[in-house]
Amino acid sequence: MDTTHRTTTDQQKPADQRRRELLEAADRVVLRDGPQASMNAIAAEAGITKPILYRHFGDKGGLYRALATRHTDALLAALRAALDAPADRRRRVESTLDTYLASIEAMPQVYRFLMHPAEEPHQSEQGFDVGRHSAPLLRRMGEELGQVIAERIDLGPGGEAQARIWGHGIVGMMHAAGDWWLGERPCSRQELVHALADVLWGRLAQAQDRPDGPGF
Amino acid sequence: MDTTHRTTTDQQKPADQRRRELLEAADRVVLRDGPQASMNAIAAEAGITKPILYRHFGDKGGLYRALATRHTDALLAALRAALDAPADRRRRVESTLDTYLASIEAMPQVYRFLMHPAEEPHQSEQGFDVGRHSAPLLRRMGEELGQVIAERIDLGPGGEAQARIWGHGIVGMMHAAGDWWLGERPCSRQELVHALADVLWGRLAQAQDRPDGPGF
DNA sequence: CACTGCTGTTACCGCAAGTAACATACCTCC
DNA sequence: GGAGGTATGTTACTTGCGGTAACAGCAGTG
Repeated sequence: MDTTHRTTTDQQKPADQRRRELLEAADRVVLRDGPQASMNAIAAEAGITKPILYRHFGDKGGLYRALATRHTDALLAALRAALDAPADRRRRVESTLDTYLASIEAMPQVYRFLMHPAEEPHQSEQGFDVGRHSAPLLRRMGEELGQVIAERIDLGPGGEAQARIWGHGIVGMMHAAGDWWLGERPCSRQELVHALADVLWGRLAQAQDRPDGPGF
Repeated sequence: MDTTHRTTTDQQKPADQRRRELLEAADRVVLRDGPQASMNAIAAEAGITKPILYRHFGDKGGLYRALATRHTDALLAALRAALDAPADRRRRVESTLDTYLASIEAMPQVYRFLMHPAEEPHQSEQGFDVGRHSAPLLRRMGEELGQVIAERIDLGPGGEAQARIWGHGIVGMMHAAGDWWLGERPCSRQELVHALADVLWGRLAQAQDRPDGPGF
């Protein structure tokens, strides 16, 4: 036996390469047809047939997870870079927001796919699994931002919990505003970035009520 | 002829009633099986067969849209009430956040369904239709909040645009934080509400850097 | 040579969306 | 009272997708 050794030396390289090729083909199809791309279409694009896809990725969810992980990793790397740039806090926040928005603006199809992954019907009785629908990308971004906040900002006792909440909340704000902006394009990217940073800087709390209204 | 008159007097009432019955049956199934409930299952629950559902709602997307509209309207009404309560701004923000979180906490299945509606493949060539995946509920909440902010708070020139951005952003923050919280339950609802209101009140901007880190 | 493990295929199953085509009751108008 | 339109309901079908046998060729190894 010792198949492990042999496979790692002889077969693993071509297998991994094949897997990458399949992922790239899947990428092309998903970018063209959207997340509802069929396994048949992906297999055809790769020049093969369905069962091979299933041998490599298990099921459709597996393939989509592999695809999503690639893109998510790339986006997270870009965001980390913006978050680590040497500048004051406001600039860094704006730069991170802008990096995110520029990414989704440049590749809306990828973005759409990442936010809407796989939908495995999967009737495994996991009871209340609320939250699975939200893309893993959002969770990962939220966790990372929460960690960054907890590491760098002094929030006193209970600060880690607060930081995680803020991480998820701020990421959600970025996501929802970006999603809406990408669909309607009501303003420039700069304006959007500025407005979002403003709300994080407390302008909602500081602004005056309108003279005639009851205030917000 | 004059079928219009007849239908409005004789047929419309039973037709509407039937439609409501069908929607309630669909509701039960969706709440039990999740958004992937099949049309057959819904028809069976209603005691009829598939084609009737299609005559009433067109396609699965139509049924799901009708269902979503009902729940969305209910949630929006609750939020409007919280937003209109007589209290200072901070209290009102907290009360609105709490209303939302209490709702999704009380009916996670409904929430899950609303955030993940129907997935109509719909290959109509609408080009970049990014953003459709995000539930209409989020858009409606964002628009309404933006309007409320624009009405009640004086943001100077360009304030309406800013208010809309804030509306969608804040709703997104609420949604993402709530989604994460509902899945992991890392803290009490009160704590979550407080932390989210805090970030809107600029605590992220005001907090001190940790002594050893480069700050956020 | 037989054996193992990988690649690939065709052909099938099950299931869900959606659609005829047909049957039946009611109500209206002549 | 009979003709016709309209809503109600049915069974039976098509299409398409996810997923799975079952089988076939082709390497390297004892």
